[in-house]
Amino acid sequence: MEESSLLSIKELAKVTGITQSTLRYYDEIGLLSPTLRGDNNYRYYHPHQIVLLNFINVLADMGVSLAKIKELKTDRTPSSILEVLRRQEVELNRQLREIQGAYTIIHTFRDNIQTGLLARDGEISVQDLPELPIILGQDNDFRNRESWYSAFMDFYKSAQQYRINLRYPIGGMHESMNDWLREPGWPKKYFSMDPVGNSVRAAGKYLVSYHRDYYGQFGDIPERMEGFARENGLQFEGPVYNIYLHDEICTVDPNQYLVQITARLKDSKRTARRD
Amino acid sequence: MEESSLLSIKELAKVTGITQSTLRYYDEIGLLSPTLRGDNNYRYYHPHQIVLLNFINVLADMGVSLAKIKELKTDRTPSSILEVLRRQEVELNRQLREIQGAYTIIHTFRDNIQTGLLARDGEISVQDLPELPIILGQDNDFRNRESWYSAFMDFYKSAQQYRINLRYPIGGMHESMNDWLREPGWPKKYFSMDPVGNSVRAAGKYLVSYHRDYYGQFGDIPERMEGFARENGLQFEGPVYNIYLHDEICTVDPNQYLVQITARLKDSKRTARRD
DNA sequence: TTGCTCCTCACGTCACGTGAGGTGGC
DNA sequence: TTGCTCCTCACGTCACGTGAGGTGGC
Repeated sequence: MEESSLLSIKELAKVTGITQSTLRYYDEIGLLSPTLRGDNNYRYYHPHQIVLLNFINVLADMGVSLAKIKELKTDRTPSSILEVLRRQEVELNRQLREIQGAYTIIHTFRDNIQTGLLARDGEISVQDLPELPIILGQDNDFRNRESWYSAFMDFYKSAQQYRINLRYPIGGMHESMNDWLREPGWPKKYFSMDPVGNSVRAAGKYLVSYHRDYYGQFGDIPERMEGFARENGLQFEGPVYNIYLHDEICTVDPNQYLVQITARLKDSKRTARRD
Repeated sequence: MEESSLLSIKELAKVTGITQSTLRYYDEIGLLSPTLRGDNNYRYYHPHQIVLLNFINVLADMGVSLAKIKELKTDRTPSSILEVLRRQEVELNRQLREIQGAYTIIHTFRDNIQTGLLARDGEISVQDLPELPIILGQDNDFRNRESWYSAFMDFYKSAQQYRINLRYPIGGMHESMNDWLREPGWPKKYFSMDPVGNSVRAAGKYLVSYHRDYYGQFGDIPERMEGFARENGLQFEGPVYNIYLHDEICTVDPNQYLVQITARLKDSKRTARRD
């Protein structure tokens, strides 16, 4: 084989898309060395090495370490490579699920923030909400009330046990409007907005309101919601869910957090129709 | 806020799954610093930082650099974060496609190697093959015949132009059995086994054979295939495809590469039925 | 005194990228 | 002489991990 049919480092780099720097590094660590060194000490590669380099690249891109690839290469056999590819298929499936998970997390946050951007502070309205899957935590322990953080922390700590994904936005649930009015800062349970959901915020009519304030602070919203219900002949029935659409993640000023309050309403018309 | 409701570095590490070392690093680069340093110089974190840390982790896991996250955090607003999340959704879609691409590449290699493991060297048989999508390169230039590498290299070089994915296994096509018999080492075209496929190896009856040798060497397989056809009243019609099931990727000894030859047969019965 | 948690500082790691300074053939 | 490709060597980078040696309260 004459040098004329070999590739210079530049040609190999161009044809495979691997940089010259990376090729020199691969040579240095003994992962892929040129078949020949010219009189001028230039590296010359055999065209077959394109195939090998492309395969190395496939594995490297998937996150296999160069040490592992090198080890694999030294005593490769069809069955050893087959075994690696089998494992990599499993690994790719894992990565796929991870990315899909990241996607739903991102999407949930995006949805929340966007809803917050469209909301008017202090607005109160009746809305027909679709079912929202959530994962409910355990009942909060209210005995130690020196700080609400203890309950919040308990939720985070127990979450690991119950495999609750804490990367989703977190919300608070009160069992009834009366409970929320009595102790607005003390939710009965916290929940994660994980779409896997062991529970749901049921579909139906809700009195929805938005308020900009620090955690657990609701200003005059409670009275105003009650007033709105009285004036419009609405009755509360079922839980109240609070979701911080804008929190420390997208807001610097702690007094500008935006909470969405959704209080379940008795849906007289619909139950009437159904009965 | 008393220290009692703050978290030690150990507690924060446990609740978020981030190592203490990483938390100290985040403090060092100013990405996430504790709200308080104790008299003993211990780091104490506010429970809210769990939320922020989890969000940082979501972005970091997706490949956003810590510098970018820090920059993002310093002047975060709902709309700036929204914009980032929008871009990240696009990025995740890209990653998803990439992983799916890697999956089909891995799968194609695995299929080839496995087929090779089940094949018996020198075996000749008639097989009904399903359609196989491929991407065909241009006609090889046979004028410069001092080395077949030049044609091989031309394929690789032109591939970039035509956006042929070279990470898939590569095969060679001859236009007819006669062409292959005349010049077995000089395929008319090379092809990539990319399932996207601008072409196909058509479904139908093929005379299939396996041979273990160096590239372009076929031993007595050509005569034996002809003999087999003669004895069994078979007629060749259409192209011959050669695929190296075992090549340098999984074989150290270059004389042990395993080629699969698939030569299209005239399918008299089927055409008779169809006419 | 022993255990435990925490601290800082320095150095290592992985897979390269980026010059700086030099060569060698047209 | 100028341009071009290639070389080696040293150092930087990113996001940490890993000790080593020390503190401070029960």
